[in-house]
Amino acid sequence: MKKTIALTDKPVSVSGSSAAIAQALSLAIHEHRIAPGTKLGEDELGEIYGVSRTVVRAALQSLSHIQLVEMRRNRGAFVARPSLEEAREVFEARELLEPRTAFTAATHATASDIAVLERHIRDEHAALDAADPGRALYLSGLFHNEIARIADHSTIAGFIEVLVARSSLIIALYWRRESALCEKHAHHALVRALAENDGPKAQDLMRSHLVDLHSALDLRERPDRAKSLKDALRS
Amino acid sequence: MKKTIALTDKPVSVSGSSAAIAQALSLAIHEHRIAPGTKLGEDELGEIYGVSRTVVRAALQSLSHIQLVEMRRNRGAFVARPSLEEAREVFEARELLEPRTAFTAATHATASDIAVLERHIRDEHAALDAADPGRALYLSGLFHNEIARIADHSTIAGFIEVLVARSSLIIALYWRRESALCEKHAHHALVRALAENDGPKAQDLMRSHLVDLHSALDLRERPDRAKSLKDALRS
DNA sequence: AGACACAAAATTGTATACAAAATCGGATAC
DNA sequence: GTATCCGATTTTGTATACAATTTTGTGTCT
Repeated sequence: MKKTIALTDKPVSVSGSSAAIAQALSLAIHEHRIAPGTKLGEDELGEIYGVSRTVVRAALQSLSHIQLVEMRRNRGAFVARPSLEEAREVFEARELLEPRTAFTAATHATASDIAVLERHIRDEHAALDAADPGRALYLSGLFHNEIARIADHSTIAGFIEVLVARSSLIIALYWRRESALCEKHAHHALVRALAENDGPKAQDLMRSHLVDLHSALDLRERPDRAKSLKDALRS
Repeated sequence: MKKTIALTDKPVSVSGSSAAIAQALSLAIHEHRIAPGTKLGEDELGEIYGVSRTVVRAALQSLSHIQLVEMRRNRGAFVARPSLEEAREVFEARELLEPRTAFTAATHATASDIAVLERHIRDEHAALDAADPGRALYLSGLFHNEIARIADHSTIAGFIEVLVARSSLIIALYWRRESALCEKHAHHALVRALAENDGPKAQDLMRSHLVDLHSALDLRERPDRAKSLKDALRS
């Protein structure tokens, strides 16, 4: 039963550092190569990356702190499965933090900042063209982090990074297939507002972008998974 | 050179869990029994708490994630020393998050919530009377965390907890002695607004309370510590 | 005396070993 | 056939051992 996790494409450039392993795992989760709920065994990961459990544990603890993985005592680490309530909270928090941050970013943005953002958008489109939606989603998250970085407020940027990370899990769980809406326009318009140093416009675009994202999720109350499973398999 | 840290009064009720050690250390930092910049040696802490370095390391990593301690590779763990810039960021973030949270808390607050808050205020006064300003500061922080908890938004509550924790370090470093202002009134008025479910008033009181706190700090640019040390000892 | 080089000590980083707990499997009882 | 119990296996929690790095102290040279 040596089931391996799909982590082979990024075999960790410099080994040793637990940060590198956390980064690799984080990327795999962001790109939806590892599904929410997946067990992350310490021995398994240690063998994959060629390090001892000590290092793996440090990486998992670091990921559990940003709530990308959940560690249950004596049970192990699992990719987190945010609840509906948590999903709502995450988007509420984003709608509180990010518009303001976009405003600040607009007043700070330099030409090179704009170039970086445009590069992100290009990469994102390339990933979509390459039929790699997971990577596109990851890059889309990076776009938001980059704006926070431009706003030059590392504390809030850190919060946004956590929220974006959890959003990736939420999208994996609650994305509504019907909504085929692509956010190309939103990101592009945002970059334009930033390039023009138009704070209010950037703030407004960010707000509506987040509302769009939020409403593309299916966050309706639904029967508890455990209950429905038990009920479904009883008859 | 077996210098022990002042941690003896809370000798860790349940040993074993690294969370208990992180909690004890966090409390000691909050209460200003350990100063910013203090080295936290792994062996030293392990001996104090009677556990191996493995457990101590986990606790330190957990504290480093919330930026209460800074871990430098191959150098060890130190109680964090937030810079002036970080201090400004923390209070900016608080002024963004907490008024809104107070508003929400006011709409959610029940009688038992109010009772808990009033108990916090009483404890805080008791600590002040007992000439234990460190503990009073800690309880004052708990007051803010409690309001976030009442608002029933665990994600934002988590952020506020981090910000309150860092605020404790900031106050240790930048508190202006001249400002003897005590926040008794602010907290009491806030509780009253919450008890009356007056959201706008709670929001406003929280905002001005944070502004007061912020302005009681000395965040003026001052000569860099390292430079001043080098210069001061040169002549 | 001051600067430099190098060895000794102390401290952190990582791997391994062992203990404790949970999971899995099969056997038994009903 | 279903449920329960109990041992074997696997997995996590913690301690210890060793390697790598930094820090400290000493001696030498200028």
